[in-house]
Amino acid sequence: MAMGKTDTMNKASDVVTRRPGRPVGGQLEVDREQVLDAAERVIARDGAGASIEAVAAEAGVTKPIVYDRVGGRADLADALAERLADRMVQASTIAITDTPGISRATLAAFIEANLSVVTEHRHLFLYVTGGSTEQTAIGRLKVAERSTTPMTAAVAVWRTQFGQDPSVAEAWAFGIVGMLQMVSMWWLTQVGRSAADVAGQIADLLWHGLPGDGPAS
Amino acid sequence: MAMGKTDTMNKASDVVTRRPGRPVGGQLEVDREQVLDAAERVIARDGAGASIEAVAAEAGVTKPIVYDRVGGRADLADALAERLADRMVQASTIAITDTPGISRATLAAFIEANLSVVTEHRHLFLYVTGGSTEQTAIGRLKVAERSTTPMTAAVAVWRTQFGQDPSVAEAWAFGIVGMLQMVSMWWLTQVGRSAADVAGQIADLLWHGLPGDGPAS
DNA sequence: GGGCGAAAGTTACCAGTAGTAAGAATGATG
DNA sequence: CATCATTCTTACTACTGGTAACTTTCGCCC
Repeated sequence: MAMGKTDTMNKASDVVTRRPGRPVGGQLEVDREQVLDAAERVIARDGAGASIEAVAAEAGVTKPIVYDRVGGRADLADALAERLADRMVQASTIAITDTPGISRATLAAFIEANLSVVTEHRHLFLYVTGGSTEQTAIGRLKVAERSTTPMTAAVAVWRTQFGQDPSVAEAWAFGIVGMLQMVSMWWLTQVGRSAADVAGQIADLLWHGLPGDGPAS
Repeated sequence: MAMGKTDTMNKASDVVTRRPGRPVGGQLEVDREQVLDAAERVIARDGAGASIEAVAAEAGVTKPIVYDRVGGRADLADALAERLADRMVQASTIAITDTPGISRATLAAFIEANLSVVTEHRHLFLYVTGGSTEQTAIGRLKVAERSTTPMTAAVAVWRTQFGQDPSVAEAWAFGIVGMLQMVSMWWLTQVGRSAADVAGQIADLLWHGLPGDGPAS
């Protein structure tokens, strides 16, 4: 059922020149996930300026299908942002679970894991953080939110454990995510700078604070 | 010379219905600064989705003039970003010069000054940080750079003073600017949250680091 | 089995926008 | 006085996000 065509790959080579009406296969052809996959592919290939039409072509369908499956451009960016954020959370979690407690070293591993995801999905990162004018700058908050939600919880728990005020957690989480995003973008423009070095520097800042471990005021 | 018209205000009421050719006044009509002023006005009024044509209309000229004076959309965003960054640096500097040394209180004042500039120029902030797809995400780096340059220097000097490695300065500056940008954006969506509170929380993070002043690892 | 509405596509179109080429009027120069 | 350079407006192109209209097939009911 629904396996009418013989090719299992959903690449752009699906130039089947479909006729207008309801497809003869009876069922649908591509679902939301496949459209998102196609979007990631075309962004990785053509850069962050990918158009909806290009995504549709890559998915082997037409524009209205994209709008039906994932919604408009903002929804597409949101969905891709969630995917990217999930990948970051996952990579960070893996990098962190090595050591049980929280320490500066854990923090550095966390940051470096984020940087590595960014390099892996360079264009996608620029796409979702770039946005497309209008209120999509606000849309970047949704990217952030996906990352901040677990972080907020972690920070709140951690602070409570040590008898400190947990109400700072949300602001801190957004701040940290913003710091990571900007450092990532900056780092993308730096050639030959080690990710571990940058991660270590940022970890120092986040762990010891601006005065460092030396002369506090 | 060149004061042909009688009105000194360069508002949108300049619907002079100019004729095609070279203007009779002999000289030019509006320069780069006036176009940028018009752009700020139209963004403040109509939001971050302002078009080049709207800017041209507000400046009382036509599109090609805008392209001649400031360049394309990316250049416009860059120029406005520099203006905004300068205002932030200025406001921060003023807020800081009250107290001579650097302390957590100074830091909080610095952050709060930034937040206040953001609220004053809400739409402009969203315009320059929003960008317009493509590599304009990178363009946000230029916004940041304008802010980071003095900050980098300050951090480097400060670290050197205390015998610490100043090479972290650049990464730190970008990180801090990113943190501020994200916190600002998040704060814009929060109603009834005091700027001073948020500034204090972020200052705590940046000054004492994640472990707070209590239980370091 | 034939008609008929719902479903699921594609095509064709609209509105808006960044950016540019072409044209028109004026000043400057020989 | 004629010609060229300047400086603007108009008119246009290319493209994009988004949607309406049309087309074909499926499923159902009688």
